[in-house]
Amino acid sequence: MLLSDQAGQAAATKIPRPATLRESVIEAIQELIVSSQLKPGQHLVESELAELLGVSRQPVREALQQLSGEGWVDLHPGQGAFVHVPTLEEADQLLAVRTLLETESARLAAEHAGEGGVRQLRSLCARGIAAVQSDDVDSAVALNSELHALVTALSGNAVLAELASQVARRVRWYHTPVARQRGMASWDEHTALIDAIEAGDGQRAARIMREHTEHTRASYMEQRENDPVEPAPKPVRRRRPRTPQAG
Amino acid sequence: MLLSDQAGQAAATKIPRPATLRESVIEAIQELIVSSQLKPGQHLVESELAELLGVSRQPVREALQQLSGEGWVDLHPGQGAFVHVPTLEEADQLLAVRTLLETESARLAAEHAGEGGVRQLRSLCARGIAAVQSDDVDSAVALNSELHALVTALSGNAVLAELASQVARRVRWYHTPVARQRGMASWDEHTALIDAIEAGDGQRAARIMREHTEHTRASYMEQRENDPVEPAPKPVRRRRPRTPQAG
DNA sequence: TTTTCGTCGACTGCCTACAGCATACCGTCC
DNA sequence: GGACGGTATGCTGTAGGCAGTCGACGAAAA
Repeated sequence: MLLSDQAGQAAATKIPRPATLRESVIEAIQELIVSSQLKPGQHLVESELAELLGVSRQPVREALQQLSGEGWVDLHPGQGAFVHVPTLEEADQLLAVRTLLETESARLAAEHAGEGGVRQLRSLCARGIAAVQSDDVDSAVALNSELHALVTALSGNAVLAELASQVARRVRWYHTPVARQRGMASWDEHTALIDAIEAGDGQRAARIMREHTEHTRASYMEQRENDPVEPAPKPVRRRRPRTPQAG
Repeated sequence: MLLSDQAGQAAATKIPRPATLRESVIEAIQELIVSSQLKPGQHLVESELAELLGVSRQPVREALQQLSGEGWVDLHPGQGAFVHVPTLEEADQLLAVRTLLETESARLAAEHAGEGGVRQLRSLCARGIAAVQSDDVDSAVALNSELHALVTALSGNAVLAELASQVARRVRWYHTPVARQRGMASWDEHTALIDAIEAGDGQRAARIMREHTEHTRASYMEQRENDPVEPAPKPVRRRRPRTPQAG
């Protein structure tokens, strides 16, 4: 047997490459943002991030640019990078787009997902329900993302899946702090969705997904109304207080 | 009158900043790709591009990474950047996504576009028809893009518009070489679309836009079947022929 | 002849250094 | 007292340079 055949079969054993620094930095900054260690509107100084992460400015620059492309930070030429400030309006629009993309994904998934796909969905769903029942919120949130990602993947449209994935990441940022509410209801809807997909009923799958994401959206908007955030009214460049020249 | 007020009113007069080199390089490379001076699958060597454009490697690197995020080039870590090879299947999926996004945009535009919006649409449409009648294909293609962009903008959903714009750019790349066919029929459909938007009939606008983009898609697929492209079967790293050490 | 290993060349990834610019501070003039 | 211009400071944007790594080629072994 040729090694390449083996590799083809067990392709899952990809070596976790030490990845480029740039990618590591991207993930690190995303983590800093979602965990609110970097606050919306905050000026991101390249040299500070570089020192904080123990790398040079170059990987940081490249990471910031990629993050800008994905909507995490805003790049003002000559001024620098600022953590994006998620408007209520923008969040609403983003959730609307997510609804659109995922609804279509569900419709297509119902038409294209085979037995294997459905089995994977069931598995994820079971684990999600277990996580909720044991109050493991973090796992539940992660599994929720995985399940939605799998649905888009099963749509058979890679471009659609990629776009949906991008949108989902941003949604997750806005959504995470207030997502811990819906709990079990969400997973009941997931189960119904999988039933529809298994039955090959695209219309029903689409309808369920639409209602599902709209529920999420409504829950988010409701949460936000009680807890508005405006931490940086002036996204102005920060200036370090005059160093008092100790000496 | 305060100067800031003036600036607020005539915000269009933003100084065309000499933009960062990175942005200039991005546009230059995009231009090189759509004009087929850089062929699909071709290995993009940073130093060569840098010399060609008269800049250093850094802006080129950053540009390539941004272009990778938008699907123009593929980045293989440790190997470099390659011009993306548009599969027939992928083009189909991309066009499907475009249909989805623009259909929704049309629906929303019908609900949100005011008189001013409709007037702008009419103006663009008139200019487009004029361009077709005078066989000015380049203008017609450009105006077509502008009109679609305006529809998405009038949807009132900025996120949706941004996404649609990204997708449209890629579509334009795949599509441009074969786009010069549809001509007048396309602009008749545009007119009907604007009528629906003006009437505030979201359902009708969506239906027209769906059929419109599906026509485009069909026309594209038809063209492609007659003219398949596979310029780089092995997207392998290019190797410069051994320099014969003259001397 | 086919396979395997060693070597070479070239390119990427990263770091460091420099120039330009935007902003904030502060003394001066009206 | 308020506005204006000069000056200082920190940051970004860009360039150049070095080490690591990947692929290709060629020689040696089976």
